[in-house]
Amino acid sequence: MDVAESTGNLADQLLRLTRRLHRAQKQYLQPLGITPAMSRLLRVVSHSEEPLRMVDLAQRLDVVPRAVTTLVDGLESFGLVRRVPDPANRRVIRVELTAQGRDALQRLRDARRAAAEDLLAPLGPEQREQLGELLAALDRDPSRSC
Amino acid sequence: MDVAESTGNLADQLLRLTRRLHRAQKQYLQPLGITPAMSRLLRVVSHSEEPLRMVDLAQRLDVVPRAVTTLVDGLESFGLVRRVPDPANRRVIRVELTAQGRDALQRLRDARRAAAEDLLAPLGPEQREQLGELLAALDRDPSRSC
DNA sequence: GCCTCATTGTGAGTATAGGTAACAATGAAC
DNA sequence: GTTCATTGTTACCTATACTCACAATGAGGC
Repeated sequence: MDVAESTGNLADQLLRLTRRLHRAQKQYLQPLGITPAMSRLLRVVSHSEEPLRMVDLAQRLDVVPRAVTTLVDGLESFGLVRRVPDPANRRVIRVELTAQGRDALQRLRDARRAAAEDLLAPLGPEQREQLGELLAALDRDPSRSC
Repeated sequence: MDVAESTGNLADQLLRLTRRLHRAQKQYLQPLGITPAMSRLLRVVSHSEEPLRMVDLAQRLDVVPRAVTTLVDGLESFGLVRRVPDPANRRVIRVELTAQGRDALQRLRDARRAAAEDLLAPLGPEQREQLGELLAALDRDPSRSC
């Protein structure tokens, strides 16, 4: 098979997988009442030592700051996160998890793992390890934790 | 490493990849004036022998028929596809590519391949083959061509 | 001090993607 | 020939993320 053609095929497979993962994610998040974008934000918040600023969240989620405002509005209305002012800089708002938010995050992780287990069922342990290595090689910049 | 934990890590990696591919897809489609959803529809149309019905498109794209109406509206306004009535069943509308649509599809394939080449740069030929096999194993149902 | 400029978050509006509910036109089955 | 299923669409809603504009605040030069 021609190199260009095989690259095209790989692109097709990746796009199909992307689509499938997107649908699966929506499925397993639905019962939790959390949207995929909120789920990403919660994970970024939980991965950080200190409460992040809105602008940091935007950078790590790779979206414009305005998008973060909407997401935090939603999560705050659900009681999962809290906006706290920064004493050192009155422009800044920091976002931290509430106790409810930590609970939700745990349920979210469990649901994600169950969904992944289902998706990965066709692969044996050594194939999963292979896949993990390939994905790590593809991901040159692991700083974005979304 | 614990089995559940490694599954969770794989899930994380897959979600990051999903996100990244989604952004990359939007990037390379932008100059073509085609949205990702339109691109999927064009590919499904092009993969079929005969012109498909709206309801077939919905099934292959895994969306509700109503979503197909909007997409075909857009593509038709761009002159890339054409709605044709079905003589055998007057409820049915079939969607076929125009000559412009075939051109667009070719540019789209080229752009996708270039983007894939960029994304896959960190992988050598044998790693790409491995990845292709793993993705094929994951994709139990290749009937959905979106 | 004060003037300018950069940073930070958000209101207002838009586009894309998709979903539900209701419906008219048509075909199929009894 | 009446009832029921299929097909596409009108009308509306949600989620995601964008641009633009703007007010509040901080930082630097003078």
